[in-house]
Amino acid sequence: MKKRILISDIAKALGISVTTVSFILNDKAKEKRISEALTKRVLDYVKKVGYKPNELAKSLRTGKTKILGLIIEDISNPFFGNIARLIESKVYEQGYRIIYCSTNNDVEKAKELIQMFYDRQVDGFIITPSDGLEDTVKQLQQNNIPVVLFDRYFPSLETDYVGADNFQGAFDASNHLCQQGYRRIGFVSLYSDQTQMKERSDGYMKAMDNNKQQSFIQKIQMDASDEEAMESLREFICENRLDAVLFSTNYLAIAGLKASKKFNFTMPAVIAFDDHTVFKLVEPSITVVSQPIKDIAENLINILLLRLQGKIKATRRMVLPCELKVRESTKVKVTS
Amino acid sequence: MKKRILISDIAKALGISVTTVSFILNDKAKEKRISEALTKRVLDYVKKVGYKPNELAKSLRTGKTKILGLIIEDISNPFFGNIARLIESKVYEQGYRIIYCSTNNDVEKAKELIQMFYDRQVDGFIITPSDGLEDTVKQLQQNNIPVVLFDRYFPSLETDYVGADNFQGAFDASNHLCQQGYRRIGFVSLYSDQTQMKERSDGYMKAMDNNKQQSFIQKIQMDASDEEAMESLREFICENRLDAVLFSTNYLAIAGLKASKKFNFTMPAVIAFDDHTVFKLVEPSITVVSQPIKDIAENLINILLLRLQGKIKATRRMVLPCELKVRESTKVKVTS
DNA sequence: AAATTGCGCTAAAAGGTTTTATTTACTAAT
DNA sequence: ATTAGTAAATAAAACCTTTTAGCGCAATTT
Repeated sequence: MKKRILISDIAKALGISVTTVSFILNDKAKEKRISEALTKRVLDYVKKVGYKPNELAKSLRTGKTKILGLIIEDISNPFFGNIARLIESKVYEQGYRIIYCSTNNDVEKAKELIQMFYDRQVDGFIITPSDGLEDTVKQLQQNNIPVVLFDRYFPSLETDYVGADNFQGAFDASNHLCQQGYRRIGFVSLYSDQTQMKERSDGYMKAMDNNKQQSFIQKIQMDASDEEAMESLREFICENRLDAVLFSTNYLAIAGLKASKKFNFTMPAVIAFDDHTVFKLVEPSITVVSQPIKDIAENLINILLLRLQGKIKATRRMVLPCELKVRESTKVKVTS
Repeated sequence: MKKRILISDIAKALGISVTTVSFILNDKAKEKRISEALTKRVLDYVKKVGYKPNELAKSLRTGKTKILGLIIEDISNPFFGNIARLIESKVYEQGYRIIYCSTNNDVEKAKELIQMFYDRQVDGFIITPSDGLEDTVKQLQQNNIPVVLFDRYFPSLETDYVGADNFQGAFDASNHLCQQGYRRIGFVSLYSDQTQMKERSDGYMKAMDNNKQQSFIQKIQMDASDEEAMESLREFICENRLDAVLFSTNYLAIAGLKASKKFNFTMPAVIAFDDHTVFKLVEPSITVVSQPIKDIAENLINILLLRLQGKIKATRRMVLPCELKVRESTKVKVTS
């Protein structure tokens, strides 16, 4: 157990002051007019002994921790897992670390987590906000903590936000179904006020209206068990004799597939929002509305970093286009 | 922006010393013989003004950060994602936080990450070690940092470890295939020296030997692209006219399924190591060797926490049983 | 000649805790 | 009346940085 080397050890060894070393290490040599010779001497010595500053002491002094809080819905959902992975490697390059937690859409847990991260003085937040988190986010803003929301936002709150064009995605998907000749097209969503759900729902409705089609909408409880969801879906699809369904999330579509397997009914044409490995492998493969995950992650980080550097003041809302990936589940044309 | 309240503010407000407040807040009132009356007065006041100690200052002083480093292969793989989620919520209850990163099996990245976390003074590590990480782990141990490995370990290094019984899992799976009447049973693995792969391979071989069957083994490069893997698998399965395959990881099995779809060959009987949503939904559904994820997560945390509290000295290696979940892919009996 | 500026560097404060070593005010015992 | 002992609290050091304010001197400007 060798002792950690300190900045004071360096100063002592070189016969100079701690201040000077600190300036040099923080790239302020020029600004503080430290001679080039000394700068080099210090840098060389630091490299030689492999000095690493104590990040805690640094953070205590500067008030910056170089840690970002990531509050997401569920790390085990590949959509969020992938975003997390991309975010993680992006910020890593910039010297930031991520500390994360899943909320599972539980407001109270989310509040607690945010408070906890705040107490730990994270420098900024990336949050998928659950219903009811508006005030908490507002407080963060009032305390001057940068926050970027993603996947959904609060219409009444001016916040940075990055998300997909849910309306267009759902609209295109629904239109595609109409063009393929389907006539009884259902939409499966959640009992939730989250914006992304509302937008997807609106996109579906608009497309139905444009095509002079009926709307069939089924909402599922957010806390419904797998069984309950499957039962609702079976009923919705079978009793309405739907010939196509647009699912507003990947896990709802998966529940649908499970239901069709369990209750042994044939699945109508299907489109899911958000891709998933399952959809490529199932027979027939499932058409999806795919969110630009990489773009979303990159923009989230960019905006957050700009905020941290104080380089932007106006709030930014970025809406990125979705892509319809047509697969087998909607290829069989039904001519009416 | 209201100012944070400090311990000194409390001391001042109550006309006592900072030391006393600190003792009381750290449950040392008894030990330090602070009067009950004062203790209560302080506690009440603290609650009233909602004082939260500055964790950074605390960490700087004590050397403990209450943060654990989680070094994982790939957060976007549901197996690891699920473990991460379970770990996260477990340690959360104990007042610890998780800071994580994915290595994608890249040793250099892993080393860098561990160094970084070490510099940030995490209190302990949970690591899925990639090949070549042995020395780094050893160094951590020498520096008295608790480390628990999982999923795999280093035979030559005494470390705490939690993992599944890979040998038994693979053995049972292979035996099951034999009992179902399959005769040309292949095993797909990775070019890797990781213990879990070796154990699974051994389990398969032992079962083949016991049943007087030939062995067919195909290894894939760890850094192979999806395309390359698919091509190798097609060749392996088709040219050897295999009637059953045991895949040593879930993503290899998925690559197999993709290959069969792409190259349009019928998949033989299949068993995958580690479950995945895909396997329940695909037609036919895939039999899997399922690891006890919850048990693994719980034991990882328990051991790490005990270590952190200095309550154990001997290293612990926990091996937990796997469960064979028989599904359709191996149910159709082939009578020879 | 006096005042200002520039240079190269540094002493000391600040950031907010925990913990060690001590003090103070008593009571009980010699 | 002194000593010893104890209960209750505290002053100050320690943890390791960054940053503010400034020093002493030489050169330049007024």
